[in-house]
Amino acid sequence: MVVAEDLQCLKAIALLGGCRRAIWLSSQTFGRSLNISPQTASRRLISLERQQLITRAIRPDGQYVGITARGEEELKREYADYIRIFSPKRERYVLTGAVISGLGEGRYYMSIPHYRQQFEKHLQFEPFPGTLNLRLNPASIQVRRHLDRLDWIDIDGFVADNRTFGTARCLPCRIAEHPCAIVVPSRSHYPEDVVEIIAGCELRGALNLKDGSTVEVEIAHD
Amino acid sequence: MVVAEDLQCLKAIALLGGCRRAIWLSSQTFGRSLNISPQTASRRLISLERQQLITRAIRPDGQYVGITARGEEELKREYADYIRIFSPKRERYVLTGAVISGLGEGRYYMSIPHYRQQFEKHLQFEPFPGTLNLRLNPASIQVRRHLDRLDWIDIDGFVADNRTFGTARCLPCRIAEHPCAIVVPSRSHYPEDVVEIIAGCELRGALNLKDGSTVEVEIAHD
DNA sequence: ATTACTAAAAGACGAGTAA
DNA sequence: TTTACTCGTCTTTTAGTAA
Repeated sequence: MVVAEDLQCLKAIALLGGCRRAIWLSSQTFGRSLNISPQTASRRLISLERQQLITRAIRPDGQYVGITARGEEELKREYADYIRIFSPKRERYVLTGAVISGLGEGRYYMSIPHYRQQFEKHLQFEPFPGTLNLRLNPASIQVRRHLDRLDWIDIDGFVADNRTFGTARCLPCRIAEHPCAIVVPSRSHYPEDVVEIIAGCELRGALNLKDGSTVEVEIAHD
Repeated sequence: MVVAEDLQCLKAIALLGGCRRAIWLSSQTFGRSLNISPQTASRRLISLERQQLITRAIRPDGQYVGITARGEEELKREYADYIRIFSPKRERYVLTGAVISGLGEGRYYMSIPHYRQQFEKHLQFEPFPGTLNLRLNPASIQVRRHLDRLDWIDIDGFVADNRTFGTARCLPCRIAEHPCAIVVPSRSHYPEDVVEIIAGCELRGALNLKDGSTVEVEIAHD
């Protein structure tokens, strides 16, 4: 991991064209452009060279600096981060399924404070102690598989009373303007056509759902 | 100017979705993800808040952090830098003109060590002490005007023997695979249909040029 | 568990200097 | 002019602690 200051210097060199060719600079001119002393600039350049992020050719009147493949990789990693921040793919997925009676498993887990607390932290709502289970349409099963590529929120497991409570993951979504989340325990193997959903209220009541009612779940992920 | 470490933290928050909504984090979890102690993480968050780059809501079990408009601006500035590095526009310009006899002015300047040294530093060749002057085709005069928008390399002036030697600027280019540079003294007002070019060799001889010969100058700028 | 303080330890900075 | 060292100073970090 490259420290922030070194990365800043590397970027400055890249902006001067260092990725394409060796550029001339002196510690003084370089330092001035970064608001640091020539000594610090020199030290930073030495540090970048030691990390093999740049190559240098020292001359009596300055130095020629070029960015190595490793250096460019590092910059690209950084660039990729900014792309993730500002150019989210904003893919929108919709799952369609029918309400089914759950196994009561979800309700049980939602009653455990450790889990509830974590959901509360990461989601925008205080989870209602119960879940809505859906059996997906065949077409939605495909969509469901895609969702695994997105980055889910991790829920930590824990140990209490000599029992292990496993980890889980959840993905924020919406059902008819109600903020919800799909929840998947990491261990138990769910049938792939079933999803379990938590929300801030009792969805069955709020949306007047019965077993067999059709529901659309919208995932607007970036 | 935001310091590098603060920017790194701001970016980390943005990656967690901080630009879109308030996200939950604790100094410990945040610190671990950045390889810094919880104390430092806390201090950084305080620092970011003081700079109005984030807003915070402290809770007993952590804090909710959101990125302000100013914070997002700062990140976008950084993003723009990386775009400049990796997505250069790579515009290609071509000037066409006829060889003319220069005023000898160029040759004189190229004989002055202070100027020669600077050209040598910034360009990929050791400048030949002479220049090639071209009178541009009418169509190329338009192109020439566009070139002013690109970023030229600045050549410093200096004072010697009670005389002031002015500043100049140059733009790397190519004539038939010969690396060259267009040179423009900052003071003297050139006619806009004339360009003066330096290279690593005597272009007239190398390309067998006479007065009136047509020459193409290629500028591949990013 | 938190946040955020204080104080000791570590590390970075820049002046001075040599080559 | 450079680069890059040493060294004193100052800043930053982290451990410890309180709330």
